[in-house]
Amino acid sequence: MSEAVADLAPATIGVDRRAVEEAFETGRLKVSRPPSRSIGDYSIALHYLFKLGGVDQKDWPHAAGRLIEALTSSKYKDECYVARAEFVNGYLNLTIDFNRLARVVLDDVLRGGVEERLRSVGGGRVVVVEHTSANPVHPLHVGSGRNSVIGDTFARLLSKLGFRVSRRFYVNDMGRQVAFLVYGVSILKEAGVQPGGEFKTDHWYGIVYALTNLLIEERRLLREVREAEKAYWEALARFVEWAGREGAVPGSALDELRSLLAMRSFNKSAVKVARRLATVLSGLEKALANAAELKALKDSLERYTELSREHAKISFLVRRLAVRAPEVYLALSSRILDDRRALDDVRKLMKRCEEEDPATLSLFHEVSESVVKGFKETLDRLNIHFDAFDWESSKEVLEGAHEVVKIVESKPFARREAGALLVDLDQAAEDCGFVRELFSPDRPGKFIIERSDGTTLYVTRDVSYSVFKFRGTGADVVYNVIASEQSREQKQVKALLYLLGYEREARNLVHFVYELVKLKGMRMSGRRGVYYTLDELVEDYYAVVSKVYYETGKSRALEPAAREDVEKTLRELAVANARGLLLSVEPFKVLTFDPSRLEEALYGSTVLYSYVRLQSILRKLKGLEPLENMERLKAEASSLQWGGYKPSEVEEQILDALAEFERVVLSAYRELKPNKVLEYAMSLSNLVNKFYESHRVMGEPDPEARAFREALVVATLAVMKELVDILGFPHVRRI
RNA sequence: GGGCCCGUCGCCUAGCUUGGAUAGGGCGCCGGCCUUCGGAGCCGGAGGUCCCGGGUUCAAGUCCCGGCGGGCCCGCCA
Repeated sequence: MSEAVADLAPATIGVDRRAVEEAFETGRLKVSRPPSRSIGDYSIALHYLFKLGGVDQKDWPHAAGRLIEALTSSKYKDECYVARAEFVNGYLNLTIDFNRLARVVLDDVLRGGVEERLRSVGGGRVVVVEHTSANPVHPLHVGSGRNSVIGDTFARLLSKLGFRVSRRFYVNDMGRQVAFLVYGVSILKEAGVQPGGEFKTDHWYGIVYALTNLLIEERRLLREVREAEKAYWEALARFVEWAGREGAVPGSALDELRSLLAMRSFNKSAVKVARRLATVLSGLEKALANAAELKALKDSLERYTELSREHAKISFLVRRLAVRAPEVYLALSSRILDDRRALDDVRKLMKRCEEEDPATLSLFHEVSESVVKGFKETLDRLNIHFDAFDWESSKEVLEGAHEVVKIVESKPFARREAGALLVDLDQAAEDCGFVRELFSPDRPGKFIIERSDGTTLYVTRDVSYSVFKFRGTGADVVYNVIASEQSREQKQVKALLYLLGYEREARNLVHFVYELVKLKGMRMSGRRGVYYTLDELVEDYYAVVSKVYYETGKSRALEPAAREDVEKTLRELAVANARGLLLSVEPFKVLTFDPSRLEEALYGSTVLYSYVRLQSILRKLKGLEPLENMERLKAEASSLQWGGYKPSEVEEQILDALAEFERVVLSAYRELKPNKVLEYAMSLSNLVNKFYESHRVMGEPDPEARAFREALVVATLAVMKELVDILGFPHVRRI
């Protein structure tokens, strides 16, 4: 179309051909959608052309008339399937001959043209997608679930585009978090408490991890509360003494303060006294405005109140978990008595781990592996699979990390500070544009890659792992699906790679940023054992989907034998809905949702239901199982003829949508927005539902209409199948 | 203090890269249809200062500048 305008504009509007082409290339001119279908199918805003050609506004209609005249009498009328062209205040509106367009669009899908073009994008090149990579200390929650779904969908998209995709999970089995878990586990081992029990392994470890953290924190707070309590009694005693001496406080208030102070011997009433005291003191506020004595008492009172409130909160969380796993609680709470000693033990563990002590490493590895086993079950259920789990504690990564240190040591941008090896990127940036631009407009800053005790840090190991991801797999591009909070670390890795001479790798390491998940009415924290797990999400969706299913009354004809199939299908719908929800928002936007309102986000159901409808049409029409016979269906459909059949409005919209498929997939890939595929699948599904409501295929008397619809349904199903593949939804056949 | 990201009906979201007409869709709400090619469907309705203020332009949700609000990051943590 743009070519047609470029060709015809010189003679009709008086604009140079080259200028028009340029306008299309730069986007000053473009073919777009008019606001309403009744206006036309496509439109081009000609204002810019008129301006270029110096056409006065009152002459617009004439010039446009000449353009339309030329357009409709040229070869372009046919080539662009123009049925009608009109000019309305500045816009050239085009109506498309869908009968002719249909042939092209449908054949493109049915004969595999679209598929082939998409596959040629990757052309067999290897890419790595690292995703999920959650710390193996508690089950995957919906936050990590978002990472998994985005990562897996993107990986599926890449493989549709002809890339050879290696999906990798980086297991962070070193470091503080795992050390806490290992500490808890070792206590339980001594106490003879077995892992798992009635819990899924990762859920059990999650409780152990949280309880270990919480108990240590609780002991610390208890200690601090006691100190604060002592301090405030003393402050009160001093205040009373002072007030009595100075007579600064009315007698009645002083009496009350004295009686409160007397309560000290009844140890337990400290909280009540504090509350009462606060009221009495606020009554004295005016009279004693700036007295230092009052302020001192108030401060110590405040500190006590705050600490005891915090302590109560932690105790509540401890009790919550204690009820769920009593034997774990009993064992841990009887052994974790002093927070300082416990922390010291954890530190020792961590140190031994970082020093790469074999026995400690294997203990860490063993615990992580159990948790990862739970991850795998969760992810398998969601159709998410990996080509490899790469361990941070592996020889490759650790040796590589030491190698990195050794090389960096001799570089001018590195120096020792108090024994630790520091990388000064500010300095490196001075003569490295890559690093400068990477952080711009921020300053690159500095960071440590080796502690003074000779152990490496997370970033160091990540650099080593990045090298492995490229060199070990032969990848051209590596995508790291990692939360936005790690942006800085990711830049540091890229910068260091570049500075170490891995320039290609640095340029082709893509941080695929996604934002966190927030729940209405819950602040998730793995350390405190407060989270909404991915397993629960699927379970909750299962409940929602079952409710909808059984409420429609469809179940009444259900025979016992069919029951199992139904359960399976409902599970599949639950999976699709969970994936749909987590994919529904653009990756770099915070995803907020309310777990009690899952029934409002049924993307999976909507898409799969339309998918099933298309299948059922063809199953009935052709007497075969559609998904198993796609090639045959496509071949047959591509030879169908429908003469001059004029598609209905809905049919036109479906054709439009099918023609969009390729563009959508490509932009989802280029813009790192796999959610676009879901968005598109939803709109196609809605169109399918409309079509299904008002059009017959089998019952259609007109053979041309029937032929057209068969071809349309087959092509739509073919596209839907691709979509369901990319989205990782189960290929449901019946609901 | 500095940097990054986000702000569109009650809620969620598309459109912003490349400016173009009446800002598209979903949930929920209200009112009507649906028993089919296997019942999560269809039609209609209400609901919008596109965060605010300037600027550029024939034209701004879109571009530029300045604010405001929310999230995140600036460790010998991971």
